[in-house]
Amino acid sequence: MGRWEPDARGRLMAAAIELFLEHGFEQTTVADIAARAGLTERTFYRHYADKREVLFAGPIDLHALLAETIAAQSDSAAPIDAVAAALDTVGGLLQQNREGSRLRQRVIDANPMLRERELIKLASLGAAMADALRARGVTDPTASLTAEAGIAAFKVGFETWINDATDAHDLQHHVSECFDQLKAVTAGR
Amino acid sequence: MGRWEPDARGRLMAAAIELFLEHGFEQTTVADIAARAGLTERTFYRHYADKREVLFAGPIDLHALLAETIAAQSDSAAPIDAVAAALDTVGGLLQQNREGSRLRQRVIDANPMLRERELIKLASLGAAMADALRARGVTDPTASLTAEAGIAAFKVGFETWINDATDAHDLQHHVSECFDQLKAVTAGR
DNA sequence: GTGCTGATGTCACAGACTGACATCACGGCG
DNA sequence: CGCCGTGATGTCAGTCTGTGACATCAGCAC
Repeated sequence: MGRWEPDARGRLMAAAIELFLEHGFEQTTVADIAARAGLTERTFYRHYADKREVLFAGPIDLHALLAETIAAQSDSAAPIDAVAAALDTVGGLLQQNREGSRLRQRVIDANPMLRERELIKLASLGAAMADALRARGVTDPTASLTAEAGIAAFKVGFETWINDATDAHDLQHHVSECFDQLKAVTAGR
Repeated sequence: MGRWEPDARGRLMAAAIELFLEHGFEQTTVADIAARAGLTERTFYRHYADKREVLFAGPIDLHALLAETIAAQSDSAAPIDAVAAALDTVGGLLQQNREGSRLRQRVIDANPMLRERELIKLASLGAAMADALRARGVTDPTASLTAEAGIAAFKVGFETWINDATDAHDLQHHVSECFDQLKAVTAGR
């Protein structure tokens, strides 16, 4: 078949997560990751822009998914509900791999540099949702605020889901509860 | 007086902003900054943990200010109003230096690495507010959501303020309007 | 004046990233 | 069948960030 072992990209990601969990993010060098994947450091950087990105480059284009889901909502849907629907769709994807999400999050939470990257990824998803809302005719600052509020609900719901030892509810349930709480809170309660 | 020129820290910050505006963040090396401040690279790192931090280490402890302002609110104040009051206080400080804020923001917006740092600083302020709310007896996830919602309103309001060419309103006004919009939006409008 | 302190300088170094060039299996094409 | 282009990878040299260890030196206390 191929001249090289297949799926170099996937091997790099798997090697990275293993090593980050074993020794921590800082203590792991890119050369270490590449070696475990049977590649060189230079090749790592051909697949991932930097050392952190290996934890954030998923196979799915979440930006497009969010934009499409918002665009697909009925014209009469309120902006906040369109955002909730889009995040529910994304939540359905993550929901399928709770343990994987927990391992990944353990690595991220242990390192401020990784937290930074996580936050800018979330902000980028929020910006994509705000764009999609503007395409529906929602004006600023409403579009930005709605998207940011949605991201806030998702962040808190995701955290609750990850830390829920009982596994009683799925991610969408937790996020949905956060939307409800957010509505209560901004109503002054 | 002193053996060295005074205020090495301030000189480093001033030199950094100048150079970032002149040549961009990436094109400026830490050695460049230190040289313009009449110091060495090693001394730069004694004052700032990394190259980005020189843009974010202000003289005021905003975490403490937010926490104290929230703690000072009447017991009967709703969480969202306590958060709004705290952010209004912080807004009053930034308000005093609109042009400085604009220059700084121009540098930050031009570089993703700086945007990452800005986001984690904001998230950290949000966490401080959430802590202050919990100290008032607000439970999670309400505390986290309220703080995050406040940060969202502040972010959007700050951006509007920076980009408002008319200078017609102050920062607090823009943030306050965003809080109102946020309340409308989460009510489904 | 002696010695301590704190800010700075000097030096060496690991590790993140980048540009330029070399290698080499595979697939197409004559 | 053999040549050749292509794309993924390897090799190498280099810049820059960030850190540890040690040296320097003005001022201050005693």
